[in-house]
Amino acid sequence: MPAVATREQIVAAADRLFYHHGYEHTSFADIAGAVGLSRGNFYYHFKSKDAILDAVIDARLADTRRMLEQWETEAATPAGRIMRYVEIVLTNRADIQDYGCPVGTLTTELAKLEHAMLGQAGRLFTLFRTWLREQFAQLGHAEHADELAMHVLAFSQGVAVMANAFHDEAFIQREVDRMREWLHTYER
Amino acid sequence: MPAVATREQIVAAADRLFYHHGYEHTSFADIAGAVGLSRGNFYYHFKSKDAILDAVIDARLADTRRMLEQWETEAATPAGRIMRYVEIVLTNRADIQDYGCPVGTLTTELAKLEHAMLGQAGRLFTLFRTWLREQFAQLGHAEHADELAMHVLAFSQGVAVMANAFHDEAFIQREVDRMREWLHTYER
DNA sequence: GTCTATATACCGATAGAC
DNA sequence: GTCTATCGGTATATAGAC
Repeated sequence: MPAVATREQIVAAADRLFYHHGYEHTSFADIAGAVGLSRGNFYYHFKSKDAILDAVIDARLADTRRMLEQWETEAATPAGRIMRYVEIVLTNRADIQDYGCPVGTLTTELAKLEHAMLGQAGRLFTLFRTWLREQFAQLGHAEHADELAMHVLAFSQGVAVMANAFHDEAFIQREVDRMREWLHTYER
Repeated sequence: MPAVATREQIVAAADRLFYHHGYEHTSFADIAGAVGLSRGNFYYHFKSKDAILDAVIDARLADTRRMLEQWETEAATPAGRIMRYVEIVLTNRADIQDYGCPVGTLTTELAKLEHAMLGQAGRLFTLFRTWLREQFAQLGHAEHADELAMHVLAFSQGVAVMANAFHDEAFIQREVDRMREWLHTYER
C-alpha cells in the first residue's frame, strides 16, 4: 500500500481510538492492530506517539474547518448557524454519551498529562470560538460576541460531560431547547 | 506509624494525584513517593490500584456529604444553597483552571477506560444531583426539580472544562453572574 | 509495618533482514 | 514498505527478610 494511504489509515484509526479510549490508554499496538500493521512497521510512518497526536489534531482541525464551511452554506442566518453548533450534541448524541466531546475530553486529558501538545489541542476550541464569535457579530452583538461564543462553548461542554455521565437523552434535548430559547432573545 | 493513619495518608495523596494527573497516569510509585513509603510496603495497605480508587471515591463522597451539610447550616434559603454550589467554580477557581472539575474529569476518564469503578464515580454526581433537586423542590419547583438540578450540574461542568482550556477568570465570573440572574427567575 | 529484591507484563522505540 | 526480533524503561504485583 502507498505510504500516503497507510498514513491516512493510521491517523483515522488513532483519531477514533484516542477519542474512544483516551490518548494515554491507546498504545501503538492498538493502533497498529486496528490498521493491520505490525508495531515495527509503524515507525516507518510516525517516529513518535507525539507525532501521531499532532497529525490527529491537524486532521481534526481540517475536518472542523470543512464542517464549519458546510454550515455556512446550509444555514442562511447567523442564528441558524449557531444553532447548527448547538445541535451537535443531538447529531452526535450516541458518541457523546459513550465518549464525551472529542475536543473537551482530549483537552482535559492533555492538561492532566501536562502534555506538550496541549496548546495544539486548544486550537480546536479556538477554531469553534472564533467561528461562533463571528456569527454573534453578524447577529449584531459585536461588542459581546466573544462572551456569547464562550457561553455557547460552555453549554456544549456541560451537556457533553453530563450526557456521558448519565446517558440521559431527554436531558440533552431539554438543554438544546433551552439554548434555542436563549438564542432567540439575541435575535433582532 | 499506625496502619490507619498510613492508609489515610495514602488515600489523601492518591486523591490529589488522581485529580492533578489523572488516574491512569498516576503510578503506585508516585503515590508511595508522595507518602514516603516504598512500593513494596504499599501492598500491605492496598492490594490493587482499583482498591485505592475505591477508597478515594469513598473519601470524596464523605467529604462532599460534609460540605453539603455545612452549606445547609450556612445558607438559610434554598436559593442561597444553590448559589453555594454555583460559586464553587469561583471558590475553587485556581484548581479548576489547572485540573478541571474533580468529579467531571474522573468520570470522563473512567468512561474512556471502561473502568469497573465508573458506576462508583457516578455516585459523586448523583450526590450533588439529589441535593440540588431537593433545593429546587424546597424552592417550590418540585415538578421540574431534577431537570433544574441537571441544568445547574451542566453549568458547572461546562464552566470547568472551558476554564481549564482557556484559563479565563473573567469568563468564570460572567457565567456565575449569568447563573445568578437565571436562578432569580425561579425564586418566588 | 516496612523494607529490598524480584516476577511478569507491557510500554515506546530501534535495528536490521527482506 | 513491511516484517521479526529486541532493547531499555516502567508498570502492577508478589515474596520474603527484618
